[in-house]
Amino acid sequence: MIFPSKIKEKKSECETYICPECGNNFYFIQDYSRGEIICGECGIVVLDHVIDHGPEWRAYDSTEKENRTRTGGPISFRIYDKGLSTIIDRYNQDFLGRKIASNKRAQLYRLRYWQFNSHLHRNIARNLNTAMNELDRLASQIELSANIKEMAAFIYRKAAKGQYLKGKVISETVAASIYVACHIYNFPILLEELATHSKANKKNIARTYRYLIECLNLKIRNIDPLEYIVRFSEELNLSPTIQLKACKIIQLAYQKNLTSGKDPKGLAAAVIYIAGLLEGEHCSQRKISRVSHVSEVTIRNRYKEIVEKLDLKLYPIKNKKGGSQLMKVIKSLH
DNA sequence: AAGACGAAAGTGGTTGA
DNA sequence: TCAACAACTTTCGTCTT
Repeated sequence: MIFPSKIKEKKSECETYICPECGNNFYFIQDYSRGEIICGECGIVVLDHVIDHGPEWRAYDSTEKENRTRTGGPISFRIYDKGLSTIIDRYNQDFLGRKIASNKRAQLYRLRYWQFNSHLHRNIARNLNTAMNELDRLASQIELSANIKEMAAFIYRKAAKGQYLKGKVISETVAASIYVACHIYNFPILLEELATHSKANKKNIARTYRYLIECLNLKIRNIDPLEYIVRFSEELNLSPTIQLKACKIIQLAYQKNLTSGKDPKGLAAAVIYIAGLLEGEHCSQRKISRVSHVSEVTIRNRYKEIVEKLDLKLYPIKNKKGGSQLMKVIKSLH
């Protein structure tokens, strides 16, 4: 890290600087995707963690630039009014920072009171405000990305606008919106995980999820088992070799059409188990069951189906004590 | 005790008449 | 609306080391 003070020696108005590393005048290159300013001569990173003060939109001609020019922060579906409304603050100061006269303060107080009432006390705004707070809380606890949060907020708003949420519990609908958004972005979320952090239970979240899909006429695909394989393998501290093998097995299962109608979590759990046997890094059904929230019986059923349909040969493993309890799957997978 | 396996009973969703 | 069905879960017992 090179301190900004070192490049303060601005030589002219044509935005050239003295590079602290090579000593030459340089034309700086701004890389806002990485938040870095780079010396055009020697390529060294002169500044990092640079804040992009520009707009988040792009304009390709002067008309677009004019139309899109605005002030304030970007709009967001996660804020109940999308961040567009103005508020009267509590500081009793004018725009120059001078104190408001006491005779005007009472009037300002009444204005503030009515503005608050007119904004938040409308049913829809109050509902959205509560819902967006709940969404933010839930998404932060599960550590979801900003675009999943934004999509969940968008889905909630769409349902609210269509009058589909009358009589619905906010916490259930918010959790269901997040579940829908995760499906759209193919993020391997578990219903149990949502239910743990939400006030709503698993059954109600699942029911509301189906309700939202029906009301909004959404075409939702199942989450790819590959995503679950990565997630479960990481939680079980399995080697990348197991992950790779599990991915190969699931691809073969796809080709044989063994995956349709099956829970992707169950499929992922089963192929991880098979991959463990293949690679000699055995992971018990119980451990996989705990991580995947799929019962051991389901893992066994999927595992047997896959082994049978992919024509994988089963041979008993002789352990140290001469036992033959575990079965090894033998087949070259390509 | 741990791990694997299987049977039986029950649950909740989907589909078609 | 309801029965049939597939997928899945829970529970329990058995086997093996």
